[in-house]
Amino acid sequence: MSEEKNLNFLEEIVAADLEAGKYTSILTRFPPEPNGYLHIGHSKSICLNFGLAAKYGGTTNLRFDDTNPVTEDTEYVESIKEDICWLGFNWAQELYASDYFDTLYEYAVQLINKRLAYVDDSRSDEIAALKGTPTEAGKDSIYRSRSVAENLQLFTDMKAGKFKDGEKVLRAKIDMAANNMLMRDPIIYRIKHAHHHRTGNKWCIYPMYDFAHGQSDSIEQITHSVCTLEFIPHRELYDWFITKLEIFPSHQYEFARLNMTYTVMSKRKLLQLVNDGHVNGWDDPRMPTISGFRRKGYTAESIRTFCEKIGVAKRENFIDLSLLEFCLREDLNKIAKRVMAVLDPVKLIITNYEDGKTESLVSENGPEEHMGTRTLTFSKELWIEREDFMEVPAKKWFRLAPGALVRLKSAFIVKCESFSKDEQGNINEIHCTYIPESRSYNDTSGISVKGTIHWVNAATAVEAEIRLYERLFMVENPAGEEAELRDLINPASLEIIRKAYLEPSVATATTAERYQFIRKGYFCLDKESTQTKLIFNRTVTLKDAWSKEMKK
RNA sequence: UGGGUUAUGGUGUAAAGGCAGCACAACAGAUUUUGAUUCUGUUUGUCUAGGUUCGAAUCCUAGUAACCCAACCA
Repeated sequence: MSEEKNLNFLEEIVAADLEAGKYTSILTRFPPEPNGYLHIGHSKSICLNFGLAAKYGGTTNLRFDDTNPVTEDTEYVESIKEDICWLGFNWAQELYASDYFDTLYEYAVQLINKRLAYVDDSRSDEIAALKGTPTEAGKDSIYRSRSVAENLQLFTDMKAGKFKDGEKVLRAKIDMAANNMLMRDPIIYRIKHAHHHRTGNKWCIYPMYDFAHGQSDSIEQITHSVCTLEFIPHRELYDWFITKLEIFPSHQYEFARLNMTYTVMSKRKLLQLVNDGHVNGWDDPRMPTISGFRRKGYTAESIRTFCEKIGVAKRENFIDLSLLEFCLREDLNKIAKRVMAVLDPVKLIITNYEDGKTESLVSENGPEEHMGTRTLTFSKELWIEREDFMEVPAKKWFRLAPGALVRLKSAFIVKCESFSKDEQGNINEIHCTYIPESRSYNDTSGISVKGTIHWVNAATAVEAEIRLYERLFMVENPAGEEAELRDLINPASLEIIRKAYLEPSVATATTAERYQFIRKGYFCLDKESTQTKLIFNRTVTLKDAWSKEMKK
């Protein structure tokens, strides 16, 4: 087939390795640290790692990189697993770097025996000082020449808990003059008397990332270990450990992480938003976390499509949020059930409609035939959207205005005859006459109107709270600003409408369903919704050509 | 000032010496009982300067810019 072409660079590598017979099948891994919730940037990595394996007939392990007990927690483990499943991926094995602590310890002992590691008593700041700078070579620690026997004894004592945190570290003995700072005798084990979420109090020494990640890959026989660009300098060390330990040669490849407009992607900043109360938790719909997007009503399908469209390369990128929203709308347009909801209501009274009379009207649930129809109740008093009426119509306005005709969706054409205002001067009632012959799908009136607006029957309307979300940040690139994060937050990121009117069919909504409130956007039920109080989140607005027209 | 990585429209991403393509965005129009969807069209690009070649985004030389590296984080 001709789609052989257009592979991303990682697919090319995998295809070439398979072609050359280097591997008979491939194994990738997704290696999160359980110290925070997954965000949209992780989606790219998840889709990439799982997608790569799936495309070439391999499998993917989920491995938690849990080497730092002070920041990690099972709460994060659970949320990460849930998010990956929700995205639609299945891992071959659920593994933990902590599963390998015994092996890793043995590897460290091997290095000591090969005179390739030593225990250093220096303080943290002393080690940093001797490390030099990128342009200046480092200097050897005075502990660098300890004997194998002494190192072995000290490392055993470290493990046995004979020292306090920070008193000693185990370092690889490589080259203090290396251009690559990571090769200047990196620390591979440090003392932390801390409870680990899986190994409990068994250990008081923990391996550093560089001494755990590559070896974990090797133990699992990962063929292609894919990570982000900032780990490029680590690759030399990654390979060094594999070579010196003479273990299975996994290989590391790096791609550019996802950056997106109007969002922050660092776990530190996301944690800060949560801890400082700028949002209501990790799954706040304004968060770029997978759980936040899920709660807001995004579909897994749309996120997968997005990750497909953004591509994979090694150059820094800054993806426009509108691409994600495009993927979302594309999916929602296909699956969302159309209903009517009035978010900012104003009363519309049909003066020539009989008091107390009601009639049933059939409306389609969506553009696709298979979505079916439902029945709406029509009567003399309706709610319509306040913004669909203009006392003094703008140019090109084709909604309601004094004397203007408009169609009520799936119902009748009405003509505005008059309106009234309250003491504050706000319009509180619009009076119309309707044209009985203009009944939808059976219109014999011969009148055609340019505008169609949505409405809800006042007597049978259901009340609901609606949460309207806007982007969390006011600036395109919050991470690139000097200002504090909190000063960049959009004060209008959440607007709560306490009382909106929905057509009664929505009263039985579930969080699994997706709705389009006609002309207002896509919405879904929030998890905080109850039987007595319906709460809906706006997932995304519809594209709005009129608001653009207005800005001109 | 050391080392590493990357440069293609506004944003992404293809083109492996042979017509710079695709998507989003923007803009214009058609259709529309959602100012949605759908459809049609338009604008905008090979970091710079030299060189090789019939022909260069691609090869060579020299520059320039951006990002990463000096946590007992990952």
